[in-house]
Amino acid sequence: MKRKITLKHIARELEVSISTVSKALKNSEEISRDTKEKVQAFAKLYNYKPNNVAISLKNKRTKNIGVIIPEIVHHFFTTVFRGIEQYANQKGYNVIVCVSDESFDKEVINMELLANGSVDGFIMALSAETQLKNDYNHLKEVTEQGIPLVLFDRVADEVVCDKVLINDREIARQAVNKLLDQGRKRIALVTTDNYLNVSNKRARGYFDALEDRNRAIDENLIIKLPYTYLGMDKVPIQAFFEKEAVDAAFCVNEMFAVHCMRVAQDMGLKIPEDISFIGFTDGILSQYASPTLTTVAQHGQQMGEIAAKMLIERVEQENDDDEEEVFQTKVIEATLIERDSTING
Amino acid sequence: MKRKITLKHIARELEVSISTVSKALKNSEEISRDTKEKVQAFAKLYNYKPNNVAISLKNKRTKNIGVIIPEIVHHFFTTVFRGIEQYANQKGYNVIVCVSDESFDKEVINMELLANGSVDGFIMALSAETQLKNDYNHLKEVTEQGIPLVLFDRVADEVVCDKVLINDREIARQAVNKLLDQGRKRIALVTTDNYLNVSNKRARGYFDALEDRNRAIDENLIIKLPYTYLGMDKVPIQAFFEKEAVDAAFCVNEMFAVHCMRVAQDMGLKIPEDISFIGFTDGILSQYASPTLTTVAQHGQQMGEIAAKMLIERVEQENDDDEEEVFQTKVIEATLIERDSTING
DNA sequence: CAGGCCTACGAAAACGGTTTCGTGTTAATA
DNA sequence: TATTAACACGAAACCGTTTTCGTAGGCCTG
Repeated sequence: MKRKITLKHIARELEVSISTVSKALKNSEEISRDTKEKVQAFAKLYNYKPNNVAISLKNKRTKNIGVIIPEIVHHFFTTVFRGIEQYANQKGYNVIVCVSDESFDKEVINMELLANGSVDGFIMALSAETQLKNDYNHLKEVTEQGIPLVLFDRVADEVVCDKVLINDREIARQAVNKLLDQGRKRIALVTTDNYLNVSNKRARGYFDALEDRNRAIDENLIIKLPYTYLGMDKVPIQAFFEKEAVDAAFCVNEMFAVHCMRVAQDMGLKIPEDISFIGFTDGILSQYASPTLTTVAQHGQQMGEIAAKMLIERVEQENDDDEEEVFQTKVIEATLIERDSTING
Repeated sequence: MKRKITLKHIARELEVSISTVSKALKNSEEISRDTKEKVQAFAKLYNYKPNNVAISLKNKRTKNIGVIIPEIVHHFFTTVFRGIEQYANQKGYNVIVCVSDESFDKEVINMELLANGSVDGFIMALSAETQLKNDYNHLKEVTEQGIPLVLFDRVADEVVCDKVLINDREIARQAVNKLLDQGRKRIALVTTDNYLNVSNKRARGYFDALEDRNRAIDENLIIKLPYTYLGMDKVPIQAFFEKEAVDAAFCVNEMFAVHCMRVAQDMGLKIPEDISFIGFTDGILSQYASPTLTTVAQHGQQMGEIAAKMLIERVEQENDDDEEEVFQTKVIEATLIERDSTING
């Protein structure tokens, strides 16, 4: 087992000082050609690589960024992560991921742990619990220490920092307008039980679209499902579809949409003729469902790239003096991908 | 902006030495009750937290583990990651994730970067390219330096380290046997284009099952699809089903299975009556497909937990002396989850 | 009253680097 | 020949901890 070699080893072996070795490896002008060659050859031979931790301590820069997300077994978050990781890596940064599991406490603990020097900045989407509690002190503490923070998708107005979003409300409005264009009369809103930030925005887009046409909002057309993947009971959905004579459904995620499509099909309804569906999140489910699902693509990867870019720029702009920082919110345009669950054209 | 406070600050402020502060915060017997109280109060007031990087340097332990996986937007890998992250976090470790993107070079670069002190050990699944190249020098270099490594799922016999696997071959055999039990005569094997390690094992399980019944292997019943999610051409699959009069298909992943099911349905075949399907990976696709897909659950999360446990145990057992290490390979039993794409009972 | 022993603390080394500054040697210049 | 500048290198500080060891002062004991 050949242990890692350090500057000290090289110095001792070559009978020069540590500083000389350090400079020689950096090709400093100060060092003679002879010495440089000798040192570099030796370093190469023994595969010397500087210790990242020591460099971090010296530079007060870890080249790590912390990503805290509510879930990882989740298509949208993984795509965002993909974007972050790709951009960060290309810029020489590593990514430490923590999953808050939608829990406020875990979010706080992870954040505090990483904030003690482990990362140069944070990218995160708030946990459901945090949004419910409306408690953002852990975020404030971090930003007050001068650690950059970028929030994406699940953001909070109360937190002052850079943000990356999609135009949830507007794209929802467009989606519902599309259904209205096709002559749909009774469009259901299939949403989550307790309003998450984003579901809320999507619901407002749904309302906007109805208002655009001066259509009254019918509370009976709104159904709330528990925010869990499996075990959704089909009975209430079927009852809902029958009772309300629903002819289209706008769903706040793809799982709800696919699930509802199945219920409709079991009822003997034809998709998209009798009933159309639009979902949110362009994951594999949407692509492989039958019929394939018309859905809103959130461009998660792009979102991740932008978040990483914003963060790294903040990290690298030496913000020594306490000039007032100006934070920005970047809005990414979502796109409606039309497939077979709606009438095309 | 209140910067992080250090021992030095506390020492200066309280007019004691740094060592005293350090000891006082650790409640050392050496320090008088008075001083301890004073220091601890001050530290609490200013929210002192030791700097992780300095501690890492001192301890030669980062409490970070590196995870290198081929893909992240992928159900199985995220579930494994979930298990790793959960176990590691509970043990006070953070997880740095790098995505190799199935590329040998990226795998090597990331690994070398992290090996220079950033992590205490690695958990990884080999990239496709690495398996094809059969080049594992980057892994050997790391293990030779005494950095623990655990491989999962996509492993290589050439690498000497701890491993976590599922019984791919055996479960595939069981799955195909189940189809045979149900009287299926022409069972297709739907696999990947260039044999990945795991696909290979699954294929061998398929062969095993046929051999169990002394059934000849019909090469015509094997179809290879490109390892990509989308844009799979339906025509060759349809032609294949028709020509070979396939009455069941064993697919090496769930995407292939769902895609093939759709083709079969479009051909007017009834599932599972006319044709049955079994897939691999129990993701949302399997759960939401129609009909729901009978599939092999790989228990990714459990795999991740075990991998993390193995790694952390290695990391924490001071392996000072160079006693011969004994590595173990842990095999997790996969389970066949029966749903509607096969005949039940 | 000298010697020994606690008590309570500080100095310093160590982890592995980077960087500033000082200095001995040589060669060029006045 | 004395001064000076360039060259090549080393000492030491620093990043923020932990930990070993040394010691000043007080008290007890013989």
